[in-house]
Amino acid sequence: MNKLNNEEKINEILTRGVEDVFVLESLKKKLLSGKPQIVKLGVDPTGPNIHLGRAIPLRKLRDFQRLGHQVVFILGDFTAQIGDPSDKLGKRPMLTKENVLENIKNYKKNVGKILDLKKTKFVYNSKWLAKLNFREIADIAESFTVQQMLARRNFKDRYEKNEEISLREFLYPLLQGYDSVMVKADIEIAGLDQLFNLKAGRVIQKYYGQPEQDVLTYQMLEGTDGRKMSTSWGNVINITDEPNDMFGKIMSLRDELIIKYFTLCTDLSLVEIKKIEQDLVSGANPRDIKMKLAWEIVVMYHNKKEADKARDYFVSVFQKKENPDEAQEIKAVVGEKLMDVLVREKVVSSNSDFRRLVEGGSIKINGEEKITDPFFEILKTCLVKVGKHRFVKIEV
RNA sequence: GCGUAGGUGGCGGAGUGGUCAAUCGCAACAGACUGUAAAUCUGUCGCCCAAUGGGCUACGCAGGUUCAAAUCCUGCCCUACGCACCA
Repeated sequence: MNKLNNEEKINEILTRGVEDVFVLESLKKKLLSGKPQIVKLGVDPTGPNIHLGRAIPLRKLRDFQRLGHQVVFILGDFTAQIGDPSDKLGKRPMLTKENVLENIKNYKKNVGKILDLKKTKFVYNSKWLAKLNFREIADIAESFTVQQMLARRNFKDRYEKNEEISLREFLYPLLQGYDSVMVKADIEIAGLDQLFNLKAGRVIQKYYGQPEQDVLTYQMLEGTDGRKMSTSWGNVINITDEPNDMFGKIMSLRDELIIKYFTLCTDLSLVEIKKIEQDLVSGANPRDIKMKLAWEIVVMYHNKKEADKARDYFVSVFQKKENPDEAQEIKAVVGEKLMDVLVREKVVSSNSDFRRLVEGGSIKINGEEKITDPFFEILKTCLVKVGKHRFVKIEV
């Protein structure tokens, strides 16, 4: 069986979670041709973690991979240092080489949770970018005009507001485009915010006499607070999060995001997702559906056993408000003040913080008794609950 | 280089001699409500103190004036914008 031109799969690749394809007809033709294509994804390791938002292109890449296409994963060790202006309203700082290498360390391993590493070609873009001499850079720069650059939304806005735009930022899309030339990309995928850079790839490929890549942009994913998932917002769900944590974060998503998450972050078929959508419309409890979502995702990045455990934990601790079986364990001495112990172990940030929590009735011993005395002394082993999520077992 | 504006708590942004640990918004944390949430409402949100109060450290950095400084003066550092340079 020739997987390459499986039309059904191809259609799903081209639509599921996809924001836009440029040029759709051309890409479709390429895929239906049955010839393996070079699919490029470039990632600048500006942080060490992969969160569910960043996992989307990896999952898309995996789909291409399963169809038999060649995935080229560009580790932007060089471009990360230059700094992509795409998702920033202001200027980005340049990272040092050390920052970047540090970030890359565990990156590949985590990519392996999604992609088949054996079939993935990894390349560092410093391999060619670091070698460019000025003559060559000037040559690349010739392919673009200032007008084209200024047409870009976030440059245009900043320009009109008289805000600073450095020339370095103009260079970034050129470098990303040059990457496409170097790997001879047929297809490049990235988030919608990258549209300009993706198209720059086409311009530069053409300039170098190559066929232009088609570009596929995927939808941006909202994080736990409803804003775009981004490490700097602190609203991320990382694929390396512990099962309980991952499960809990997914449960705390607002209901409106359920279907989007199923579509972008799970492997459920579109038919199944459609059915879930109908269930929701006809009044199924979104909580239960969200539990399924959380379970599916935890299975994906951990395993079934862990996912079951995380679900049981959630049901017992948050739904039934029971005490968890497991909790961080802390040793203490009989007669020691709870405040001192919790501050020492950094469960609370300061004595003042602890007092405030006590005043707010947020600290409970063994599930029931609220503490009202800030100088509560520990007399025997007990389970302390701080707020809703933090549990600490204190042993004497 | 010249000029102008400015540097305040995690962020944005008030405050221009005492009533300022600093209005307000966001974020965060907690409580209520709920279907776990979200939304909403309430409270907290520098640190320390057995405390309806007291102390300490903070408003770019270093000095100074004053009984008293985030607020005034001097020097320094930094940022943005404008001008100059580019014919």
